[in-house]
Amino acid sequence: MTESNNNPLASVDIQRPIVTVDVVLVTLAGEELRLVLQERDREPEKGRPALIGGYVWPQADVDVTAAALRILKAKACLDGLFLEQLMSFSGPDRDPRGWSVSVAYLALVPQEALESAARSGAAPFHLVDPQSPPALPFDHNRIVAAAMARLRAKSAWSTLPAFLLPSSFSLPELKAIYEKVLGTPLNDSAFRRKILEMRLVEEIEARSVPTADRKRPAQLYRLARPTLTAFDRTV
Amino acid sequence: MTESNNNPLASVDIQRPIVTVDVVLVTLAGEELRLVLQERDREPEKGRPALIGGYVWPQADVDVTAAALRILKAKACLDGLFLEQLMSFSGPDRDPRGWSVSVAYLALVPQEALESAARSGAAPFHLVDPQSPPALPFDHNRIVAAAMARLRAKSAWSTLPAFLLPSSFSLPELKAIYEKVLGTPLNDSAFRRKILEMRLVEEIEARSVPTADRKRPAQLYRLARPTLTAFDRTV
DNA sequence: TTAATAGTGTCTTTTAGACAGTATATA
DNA sequence: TATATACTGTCTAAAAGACACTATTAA
Repeated sequence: MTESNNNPLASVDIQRPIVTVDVVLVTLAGEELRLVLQERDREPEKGRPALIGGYVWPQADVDVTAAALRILKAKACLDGLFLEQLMSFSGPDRDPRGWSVSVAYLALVPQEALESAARSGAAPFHLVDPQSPPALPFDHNRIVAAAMARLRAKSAWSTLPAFLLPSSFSLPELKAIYEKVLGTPLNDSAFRRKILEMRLVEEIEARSVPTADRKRPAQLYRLARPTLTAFDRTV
Repeated sequence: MTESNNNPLASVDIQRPIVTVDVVLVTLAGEELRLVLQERDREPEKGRPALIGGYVWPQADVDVTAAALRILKAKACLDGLFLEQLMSFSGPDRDPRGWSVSVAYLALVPQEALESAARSGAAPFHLVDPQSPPALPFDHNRIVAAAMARLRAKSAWSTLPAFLLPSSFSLPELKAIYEKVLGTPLNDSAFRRKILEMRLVEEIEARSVPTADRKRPAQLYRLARPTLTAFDRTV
């Protein structure tokens, strides 16, 4: 577990950092963006709501992303959602167990998938405002801030927000989620023009069901490509 | 060095991964972008040109970025350059020493600073084409590809390419480096309009020195803000 | 029919590109 | 003066925004 090396502390062997994964899980609850937390199931900070995370298991995981997927499935009963590596956070003090590296991920889950996970026995979810979350353990507030910045920025030039919606959605719904994530109103005809002309979505043979206050049913669409698609820019 | 846990392999304690840093160092040599490699100074792959990297030292480094800065200084005599964390690469096979996580960084260095580092005793640099580098050890080709994609994408909407230039530069030089990084010609008057109207640069009291084929001296500028500045988008 | 959202058409504004033309240096 | 690059001005094209107007549903 150690490497001999030209260490600044001379004869001391190199200690390996703790390596963990933390997932900033974001969903849409009703009309609002929500950050999904779970109570920690062990020390330190046992019982406190925190990002969904855990150790990387070299014996079990083929890479850190596999660890994130494994942890999401084990702790939140979630599978097949949008997952993107953000960056790593590290240091001697961010975790009381010692010098640690946490590889942070952004994950998006549609409301229905989260509700289904809750019903299938996941530990309870705490939904909080991701723009002003409560004080979280470790450096989780910093990780959330970085994740939300990435979500906001990337949403301006990619199909990212669509991964907060079910697989079929109307253009008014899509526009609403873009506005929610970007925090700014969008021009309706320009939005439709862009989304349709770039062929980011394709019509499906269905319309939304009208409700009391959503009178006219809307044409439903699905993403033309099931993966994240960039427009305007390329990253 | 181990954690007890609800490990899938039951009674086996968790091994900690090796944690390293790899820096994709890019410079401008003459008119061309160049990836800067150094020969590895120890096994494995001793003597082979590779990314500049090394172990994270929990005893010495306050975080992984500090490790990257320490390693750049120790191995390449480089200091004060643009450094941005890319993402982590991980897995059981990428390093023969065992399951490892490498936190990759993109670093940009002006040609003059690299030449000065070479003169001040850094181990020799190997400069190669970053778009089609030779076969590199470990998963370094993959890391280079990710770094170049980030450089290209981010250059379209930020002052990133300016960090490949000395602190003062002319607009023709700035335009040339954008074109080199983006791989596409830019409209001259539109480029000047954008850069000047957004006040990304400010005039300094100097002009470039004319040479045989650069007849008219150009006004010199410096970045209005010494840090990376985004335009159009925000990330 | 009314009300409320869905969707379209078109004019205006903004921004980027094309490109001619002027300015300033060397030789 | 010839020439090569630096720089400016202006027309055109493309994209985004504003907004009126039509369409379709429930009640």
